[in-house]
Amino acid sequence: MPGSSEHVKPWWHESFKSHGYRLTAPRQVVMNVLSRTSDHLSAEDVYFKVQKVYHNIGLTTIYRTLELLVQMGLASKFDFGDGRARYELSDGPKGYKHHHHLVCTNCGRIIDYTDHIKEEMELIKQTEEALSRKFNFKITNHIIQFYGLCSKCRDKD
Amino acid sequence: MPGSSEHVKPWWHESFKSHGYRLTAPRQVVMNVLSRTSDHLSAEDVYFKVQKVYHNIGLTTIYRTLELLVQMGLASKFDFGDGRARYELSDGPKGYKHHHHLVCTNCGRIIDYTDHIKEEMELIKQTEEALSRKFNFKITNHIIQFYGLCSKCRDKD
DNA sequence: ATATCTGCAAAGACTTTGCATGAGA
DNA sequence: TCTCATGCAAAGTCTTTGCAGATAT
Repeated sequence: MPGSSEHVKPWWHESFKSHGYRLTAPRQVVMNVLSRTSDHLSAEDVYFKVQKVYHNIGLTTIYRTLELLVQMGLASKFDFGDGRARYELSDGPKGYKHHHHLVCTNCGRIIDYTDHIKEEMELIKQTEEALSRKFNFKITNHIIQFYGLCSKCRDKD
Repeated sequence: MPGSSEHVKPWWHESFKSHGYRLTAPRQVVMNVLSRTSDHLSAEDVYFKVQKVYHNIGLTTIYRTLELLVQMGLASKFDFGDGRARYELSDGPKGYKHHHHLVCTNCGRIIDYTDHIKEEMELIKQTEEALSRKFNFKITNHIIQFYGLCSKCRDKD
């Protein structure tokens, strides 16, 4: 399977270099962890997953790395109202699908959806352009989240 | 000016009663503070404003009251990425306009916009209905925020 | 070689909890 | 009256900072 080997430089190496950041072991492991999940991991979640591979990791480094990734645009940071930040890779060259979130306010379950993205993205694009013009704002990002009760919690009523 | 007197029962009294909550002085002052601003106040912001009128207020009560308001649907809680929650009244019988937010990631400035709300709301309604059906989710709320650089911060580059 | 990066410990910031007192209905 | 609400102090969480030793380039 050409192209899928672990020995090929990961696509994000160039991002680090161009930003002048070093390709350290902790950073690479964090990127691998994020690449291999579709969950919305908290810093602590990432910490535990990284620890399995890189035992001497510190939580501080996780926080610093995640901040770095967000700042470079490789990752996105979300708040789902449970008091801790959550992270996931942004849509990058690997073709991660852009999606929005459905959050259960009762149990915290998070559902990603990509179904209505097309229409949404069209409108969002228009809105971003209009807002950009009106407020002279350079929009780089957006967050769209729906809150409510998931099927399980709904049935409990 | 009939109807605008302070002696008329505020519209939200009924909400408290129907939820079985008492109409205490701190709660009324918090509601008044929120009614009189269009800012996005943190708990501490509310605390200082309330303190001008009700000197013996405690920050704890502010937190508890705000949580109550959110839970009753009178207020909405937002996170703009600066590590503290912010609150504002929801669209209620007083006709607060539903709006979305533009957040400057550099200086933290927040702009409310209502311009493109019509088209957005239409699509959002459709999306909510479709998601609701597909995931058997009872959607009660949504958050839409655009992030970027405001005019001032943009010019500094 | 040397400017970055890391891990640990400690500090910081926001929010929640426990409990005795006080106040609405 | 009697349950609910408040204020204070303390505790709890998540996140950031300081600094000496380790590491990538």
